[in-house]
Amino acid sequence: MTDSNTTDTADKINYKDTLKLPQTEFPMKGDGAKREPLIQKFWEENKIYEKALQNRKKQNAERFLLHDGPPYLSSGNIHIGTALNKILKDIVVKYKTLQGYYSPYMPGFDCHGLPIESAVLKERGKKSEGRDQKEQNKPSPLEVRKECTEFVLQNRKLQEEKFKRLGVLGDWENAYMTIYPKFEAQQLRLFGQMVDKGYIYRGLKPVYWCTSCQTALAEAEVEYVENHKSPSIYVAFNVVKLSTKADRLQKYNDLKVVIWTTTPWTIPGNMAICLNAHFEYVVIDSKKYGKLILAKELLKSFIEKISEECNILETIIGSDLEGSICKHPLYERESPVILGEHVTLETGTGCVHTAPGHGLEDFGVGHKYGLKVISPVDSKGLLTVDAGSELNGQYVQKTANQKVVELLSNNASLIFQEDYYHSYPHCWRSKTPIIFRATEQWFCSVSQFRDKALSEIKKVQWVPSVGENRIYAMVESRTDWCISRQRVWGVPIPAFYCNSCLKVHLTKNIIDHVSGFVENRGTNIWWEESESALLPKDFKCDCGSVSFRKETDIMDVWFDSGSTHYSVVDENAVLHDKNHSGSPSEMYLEGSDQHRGWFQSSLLTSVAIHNKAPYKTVLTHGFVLDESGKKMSKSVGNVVDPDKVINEYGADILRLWVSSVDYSSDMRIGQNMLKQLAEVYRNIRNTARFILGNLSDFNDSKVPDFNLDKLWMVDKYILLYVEKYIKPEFENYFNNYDFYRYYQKLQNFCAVDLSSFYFDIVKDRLYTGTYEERFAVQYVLRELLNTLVPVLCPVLPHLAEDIYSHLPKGLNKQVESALCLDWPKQNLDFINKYTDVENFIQNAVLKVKPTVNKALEIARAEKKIGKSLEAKVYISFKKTSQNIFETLLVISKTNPKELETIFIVSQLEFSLDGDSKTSSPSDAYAQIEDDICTVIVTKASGEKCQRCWKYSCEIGTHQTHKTICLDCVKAVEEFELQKVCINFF
RNA sequence: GGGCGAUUAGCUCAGUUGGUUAGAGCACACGCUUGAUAAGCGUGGGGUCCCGUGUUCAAGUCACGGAUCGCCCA
Repeated sequence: MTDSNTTDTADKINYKDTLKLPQTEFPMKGDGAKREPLIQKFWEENKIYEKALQNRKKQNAERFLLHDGPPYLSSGNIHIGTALNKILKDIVVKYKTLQGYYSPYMPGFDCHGLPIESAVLKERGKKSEGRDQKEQNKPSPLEVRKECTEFVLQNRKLQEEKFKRLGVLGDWENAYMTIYPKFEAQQLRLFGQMVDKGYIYRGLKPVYWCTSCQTALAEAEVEYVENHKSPSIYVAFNVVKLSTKADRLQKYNDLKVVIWTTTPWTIPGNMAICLNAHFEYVVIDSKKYGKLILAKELLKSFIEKISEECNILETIIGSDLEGSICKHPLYERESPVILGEHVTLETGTGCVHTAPGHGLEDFGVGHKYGLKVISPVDSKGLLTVDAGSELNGQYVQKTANQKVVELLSNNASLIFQEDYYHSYPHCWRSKTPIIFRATEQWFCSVSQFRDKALSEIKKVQWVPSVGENRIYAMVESRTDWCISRQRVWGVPIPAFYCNSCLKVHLTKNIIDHVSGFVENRGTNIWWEESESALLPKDFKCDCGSVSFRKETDIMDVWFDSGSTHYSVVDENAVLHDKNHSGSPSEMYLEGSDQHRGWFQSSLLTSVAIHNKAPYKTVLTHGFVLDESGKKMSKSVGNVVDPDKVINEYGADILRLWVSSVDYSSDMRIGQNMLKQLAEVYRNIRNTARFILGNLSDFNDSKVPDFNLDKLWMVDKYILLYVEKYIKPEFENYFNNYDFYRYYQKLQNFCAVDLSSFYFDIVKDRLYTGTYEERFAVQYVLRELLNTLVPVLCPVLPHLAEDIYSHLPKGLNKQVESALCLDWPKQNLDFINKYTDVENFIQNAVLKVKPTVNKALEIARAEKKIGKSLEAKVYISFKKTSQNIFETLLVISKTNPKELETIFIVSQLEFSLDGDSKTSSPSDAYAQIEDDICTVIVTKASGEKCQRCWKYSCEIGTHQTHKTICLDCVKAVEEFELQKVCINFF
């Protein structure tokens, strides 16, 4: 109680004013939606990406090139998977740049292809409603291409803005687009080299064919729809001649082989019946249908269908039937019995209807037996006159099936018919069922360099490693690459057909000649100019003709992106360093679907012309699912829109999510997760805020004079921990691309090691301590900041920049932006010098602190204390923990104040069991015992210091400062002196 | 239909060559603090390790079968 009449100066002091409380403008909330765009503007206006890159160039740094796989421009929006991909790339590029690599990032955009052409045509259809039908249906290729170009440029703009908003930095001004004339010219030149090596050929082959789009489809353009209904038929083929080995079946007249198919319209294309050499086949006696041959295993299900008991007359191995001849049920044509491994016993009869023009396996086995490929179907899916007059003009998906069934039924070849539900390939664009149709196509003969491609796959580092098996198996088993498309939105295949002798001209010379034009005017010239203008001067066919027709097919869009290693990486000097003039890139990073897409098309074209893989490391990530692990789809309504996430939480939260999940398998995202990530972000942010606030009066210039021995034990410990564990662990996690481990560690470091342990302990010293005591902590905080800011950059660049832009005045800003910093180096000297500190804290302090906390909590629950400073703690160690006791003894001898601050109590006493204080004092608030010690909590002795709130028996002993402890007196006097100095100067 | 992968607390992740009572952070509950305050600290509850069978003295971990989800291929 203060007497109001006293004039004691100390009474007038509001001791709170003598505290050094945190001061910072750094806001507690990130407010990403509003503030991130400002930070991004700073990066853009000050060319931070360019500067960081140029710094490394000047340092003659080694290159780390992450080559961007171009996202597809079918829309201006990006989905969460694209955002994930771009963020992962950005994390890698930023990390490598901090690490000291020259790591340029040139974004790209994939511009051609059917989905874009379809989108444009659809849009056009809407616009021209009510107008002349003819005009609507027949836009010229150049018109379509013009609209596609506009569509693509518009989408590029939109996507670019979204990518930038994610915080992705790169050379956006020089981003590549696959429609750039220079790109197209290089793509053609690459193609020319493949032509020159004889890898490109024209051939008749069954390809996926969409009768709705009237085009061949790539495998990637096909999707399988479950429960598609097909007409399933069992058809008998009369045996007209038995093979020698099957001679013993001669005794049966009226022998028939039963085939099964779900595509009756392919019967006209039947050229053989395929059996499995190893299966057992039976001859059965059917009253209705005669002597039938089919696989023994499938007999049961077959006789159930025909509802007739049949006797097995004979059993024969498949291989013995090879070479027997059947008669086609519709035509006067032979259908030989052949053998193939693809024949299974899953369903059907074990006797496979083989139409080489309508199936890949059929084509393969047919090739082996020299079967003719026939395919009497036109581009609209109508059977041609080659299928016979009765079938001519019938649509394969509908009437052709019915008509074939009718014809088979009429001549008694049809045994059974039913509806069959199975998964069936559909066009990913038109969603209609597709067919296999043999057409003239351009192919890349993968088989000629497959072995090299496979050996290159083994040299590449695949992250995660399972990626290697996936792509290896795919390349090993893939058929030749069909690279032609019957479309207009793409790069033309620059071939010419002689109008006179029909010879095809496709040579490197011609291609290089055309490329020259393309380089200046783009591929539109293919449609703009005449044949004679495009061909080299005086070009003549061998037959003497000078009249040619241009190829109308364009290239598969996978060829566009597949050529970027040549048309982008090899071409742009900004992507090179002193040792690398282009491909291979250090890294490709895409979703796992690209094993069959870009990774493969890039590999194939690169191996074809360079004989090596275009990448050294390939990192793949899984797909993003909703919170419950289900696929996102618009119809289900579980789509997470990256725009919305950014507007609600900011890009850094989305980036933090990317870092938090294990991308090697599928990842989940949802509101609940984002909310929690925002909490984690807040904790990291406040950790930084605490540091910044407590460095408000710190000056880097004082650091060189600072003696490290002035650090307290906890100070040394936390620095040692950072040097010994945090720095190398963070580095390891990034080097191994284990971002979620980094995330876990970062979170733990901020929440546990710093916030709850170190900061909690040093708070009082920072606020109330003397200049020297405070400086020791500030020195540590400064070091923590030096570590924290750069390690935040890859994942949380906005936060890192925000922190960096709020550095207190006394802290040196060595570079313009956080993103120009170097990755923190490990201080080995410090580790060596203070290595024993770890033992003091980890093996002693941290072993008893939880027990002390528990004891304090008991006292608190019983309302005996509030703040832990109201308590005094006794620790009595058991004999078995003598080492801990002795360790604490050393700490307290080195610095008598340290232990009580570590436990954040006013007084601390400890002893070895039996020495003293082993029994609980009568005034104990709480007592707790574990394997190591007994902890007793009592009321702290003395009175509460009005300044530092610690309890002390010294209160009132000082002449002037009667309400504070002597430590505080020292600090206050120092404070007063400092004030005088400031006023004086 | 075939192949590959995943499955540990409400969420994200740890869990060593099989070895005590399965861990961390966040979230949640309760309490403290009001000198990091739209912050901070403490304590606590929470698990059929997807299910089943087997091997073993001993299984989250190994083997086999199955379920769910995802991807690739047909």
